[in-house]
Amino acid sequence: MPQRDSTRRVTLDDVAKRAGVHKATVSRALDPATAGLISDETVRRVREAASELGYVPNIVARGLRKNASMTIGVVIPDLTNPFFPPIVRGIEDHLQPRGYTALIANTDGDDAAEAAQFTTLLGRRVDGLIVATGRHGDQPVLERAHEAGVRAVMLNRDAGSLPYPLVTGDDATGVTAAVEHLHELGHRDVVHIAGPLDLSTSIVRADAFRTAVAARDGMRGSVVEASALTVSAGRESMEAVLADEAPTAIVASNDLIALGVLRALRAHGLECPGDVSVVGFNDMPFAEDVQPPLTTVHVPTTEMGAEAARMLLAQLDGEQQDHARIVLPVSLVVRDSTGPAPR
Amino acid sequence: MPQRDSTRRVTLDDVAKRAGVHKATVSRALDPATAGLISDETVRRVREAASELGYVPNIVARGLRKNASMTIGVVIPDLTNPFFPPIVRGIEDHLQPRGYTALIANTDGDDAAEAAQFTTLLGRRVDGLIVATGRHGDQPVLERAHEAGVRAVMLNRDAGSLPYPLVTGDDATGVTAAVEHLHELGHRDVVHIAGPLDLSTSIVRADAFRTAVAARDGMRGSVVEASALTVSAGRESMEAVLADEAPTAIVASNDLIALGVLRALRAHGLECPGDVSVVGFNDMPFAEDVQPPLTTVHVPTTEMGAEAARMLLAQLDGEQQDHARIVLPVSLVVRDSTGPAPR
DNA sequence: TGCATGAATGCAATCGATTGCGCCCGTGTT
DNA sequence: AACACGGGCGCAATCGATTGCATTCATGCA
Repeated sequence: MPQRDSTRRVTLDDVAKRAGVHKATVSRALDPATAGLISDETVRRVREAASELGYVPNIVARGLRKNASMTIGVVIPDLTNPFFPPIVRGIEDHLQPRGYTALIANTDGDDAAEAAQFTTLLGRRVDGLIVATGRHGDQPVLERAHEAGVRAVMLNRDAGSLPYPLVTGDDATGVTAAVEHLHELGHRDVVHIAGPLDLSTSIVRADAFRTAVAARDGMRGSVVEASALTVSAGRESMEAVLADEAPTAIVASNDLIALGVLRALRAHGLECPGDVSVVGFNDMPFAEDVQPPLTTVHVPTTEMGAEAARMLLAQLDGEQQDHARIVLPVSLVVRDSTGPAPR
Repeated sequence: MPQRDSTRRVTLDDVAKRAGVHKATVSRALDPATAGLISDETVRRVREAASELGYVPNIVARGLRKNASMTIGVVIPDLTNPFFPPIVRGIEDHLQPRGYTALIANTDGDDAAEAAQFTTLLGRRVDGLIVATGRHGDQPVLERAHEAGVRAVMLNRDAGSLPYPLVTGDDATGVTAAVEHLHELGHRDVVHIAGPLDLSTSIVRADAFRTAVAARDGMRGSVVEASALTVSAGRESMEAVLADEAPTAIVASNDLIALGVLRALRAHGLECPGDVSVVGFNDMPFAEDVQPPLTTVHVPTTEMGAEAARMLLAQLDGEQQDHARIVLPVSLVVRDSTGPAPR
């Protein structure tokens, strides 16, 4: 018969009774760091009792006492954006073997939602935060975090004046490689469809685009700002571009925008890459399966997540890393969405 | 100057001191359910003190006392499988406003990993589990959960003899619609590339495929088992099929396998849908952007997640729902990967 | 005036672990 | 034989909340 109270689980005291010792002894016997204080014989008995009862320590209670919840908040805009799952897995796979658990919070780019999620995370006493929402400028939540003394690592966005370290891909180099690739293919009129320019990565990529174009012979480039990093926003921006310009190539701020561009081209009866070449950014999963297989800048998302987790835990261990900046290398992967410029 | 101990946060006692009352009074004043016990004036003072101090209740401590962690474990094979992020968001979006938080656990289809993740979740005293790993047959972890008295809801897999309720899409109807669609297009030789046949959904879909084919005039169908629900496994299976059969259409057990099929076709210089039509399953994000846009069975993944979360919370509220079965409707969405059978 | 009543609040136990401190006892030293 | 020492454990406080029960005090009623 199952226990009356279905949520009743085995506790230290249960193990202690069975082993005939005090629960303090059980606690010490089961912790490798303190097991040395206890006689071998007792340790053996305790271990045996614990495994017979199927004892699993209550991390929550331990956290209360130790003032460490062993949880990390991961703040992202939207898990269904294909950019994020690999990052989250990179984070989780690093945390799991170290006893930490990730709490995922989706903000949908909404200030109110972000604030609510942050309050939830505070209530759960997260030991640290990995923040991957790309907002630039005002960062009320980040400031709240800083005031509350919460450790954090930024992922793919800078922290403004806050001293939080940052893990990011080498956006500028990636954009430059894309422009260079298009230049070699003979493209001279290129448009960059940027993400919203209040995102730090959008700004970096747009700036890099302008610089790269200016540095190349006879190249002309303009920048259009999309309203969001989504397929539909990309499509709308591309429709606008087609209405008054005739670029032979597009550099999109991310792959979703690139997909929107491709849809707009199809709708206008234009060929890719025959009429217009398109370069994406991020190399999201299945970028090679789209129509046509997307030339894009590969970003090591899983590694970024793992690195952010690594840095955060190092910070929790007391490592000083104010304003640290980890830039991971990116690489252009050429597939079928880019081709020679039409004459 | 920030507090010395950076992790020190505002507690009930802090609020109590500032409001000049006992912490018990603060606790009651802040809980709408018990605020009626306290005088209006005191409630006002307490609320004011709490907000001045930026008090956020410690959910962990509360959970310890109330024996409810307010967390739900979500067990999936792999978050980077595009099928799962929408499910997880459906779950999280339902949980968040109700004060619950999801703990995501990836098992990678690995028994040892699954067991380890389960122990972690037990240690964190999850109030319930949503299990979406499709394993069939032995389910040691599920049985452990059942023994430990953990409530659970299955998602897209059955629970075998365990009484856990199940939320799933209407797989049989979806497969039947796919076969019907191909039949109408004139296809007579069809192969079903099934997922591993120890997954309950794979079995259901394969059975439905056989039944649907048998029911249609002159149709011949065979079933091939892929080693995993992945692009590469799908590709390998399709290579094998091409080596000794000549079907005009493929029904894939999910979209990833369908992508693998498409890659194999391309590698063999075959056109889709000119030479071979392909139907996927799940309508994963961006299925419409692949090459060619994929005809597939749309499954309401977000709703499935939300429904599973709803059922789990209802169960935690004491609702009896042994062996309940919620089947959500699916629909065939026809895009460009299917066309008339070649003659 | 005396006492029952009930509203408002305080006290202290409790949830499950960790940990500083002190007790007990066996051993070694002188 | 007396005592210091230290290994092995137990006691009890603690983390931050919740909650049954006790207490206080004002009010109403006889």
